[in-house]
Amino acid sequence: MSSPQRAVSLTTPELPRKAVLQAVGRTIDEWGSRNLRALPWRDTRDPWHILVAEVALQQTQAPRVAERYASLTSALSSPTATVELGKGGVIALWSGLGYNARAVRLHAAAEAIVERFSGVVPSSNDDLRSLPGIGPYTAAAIEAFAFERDVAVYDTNVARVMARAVLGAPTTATHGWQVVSAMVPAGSGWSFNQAIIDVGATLCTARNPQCDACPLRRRCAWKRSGALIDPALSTAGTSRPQGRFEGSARQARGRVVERLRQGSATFRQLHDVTGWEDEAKVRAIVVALIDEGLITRHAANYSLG
DNA sequence: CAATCGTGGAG
DNA sequence: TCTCCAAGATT
Repeated sequence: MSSPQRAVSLTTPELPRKAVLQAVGRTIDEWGSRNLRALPWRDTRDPWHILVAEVALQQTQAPRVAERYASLTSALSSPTATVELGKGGVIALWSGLGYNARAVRLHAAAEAIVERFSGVVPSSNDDLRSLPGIGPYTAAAIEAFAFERDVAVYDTNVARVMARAVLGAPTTATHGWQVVSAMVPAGSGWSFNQAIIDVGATLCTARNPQCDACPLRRRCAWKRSGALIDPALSTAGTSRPQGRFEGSARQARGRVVERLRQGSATFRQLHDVTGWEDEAKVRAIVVALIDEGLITRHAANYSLG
């Protein structure tokens, strides 16, 4: 007799009602129609230029990438041009952006596109994910922003909006993505995703959120609950706590690569720029940089690529 | 899965 | 000055 009503699983949190999510989605989209930031990659649908921008945007603030967008897309005008510039050229171009492995992967992605996709950026999620340096976020971003598909992007900004305004509780990347996926207004994937990212980046910020100006202030779950603790503190696995930078391997690696952007150098010169005493430790990071394809050695000289 | 991977601006 | 963290991906 006991007919199973509905399967409630502890590992599969329920989604808020679809109608509610759709209403929130339209509210965000409408706000975006009047408040989107003027960012250069929003004026194109060139899949390669958007791919370049999205890779540069990984863990790097939009205003910093915006300053570099023109020079990046000029030097990396197409997958073919990127391949021809060479890996070292792309790494050199990446100066100041951080996370130099992204330059290596961007060059590799260009090669893959030329070799496997005839130089045309693929549009399916699986094909995009098969490219070096293109993960869950970036693949969805290219689908939505270059091909205007109604998919949801899920980055640190969206994660905050989900945890705070929509759910009012900490969540996981998987669940948060399911929730936002149900919010995308049909036919408005491009504008909705741009809008929700901007809500997170300009209003629902990590620190000191501007709730008074938020289009969701009326229905914000966090605000309505009156909770003092921020639901977005340890949420979504989109942004992880970072170790101390001063004196770290990351700092020394960055100095080595930056030095090589000026031209080739000897080990002694690389050792000097690290500011480290222990030569063995410097040798270790140089070996690692070679293994990772960031630098090469010709006889006694090191260079990019 | 937790650690690793740069650099710079904001508070 | 110092801490936090930013349109994540990879191993």
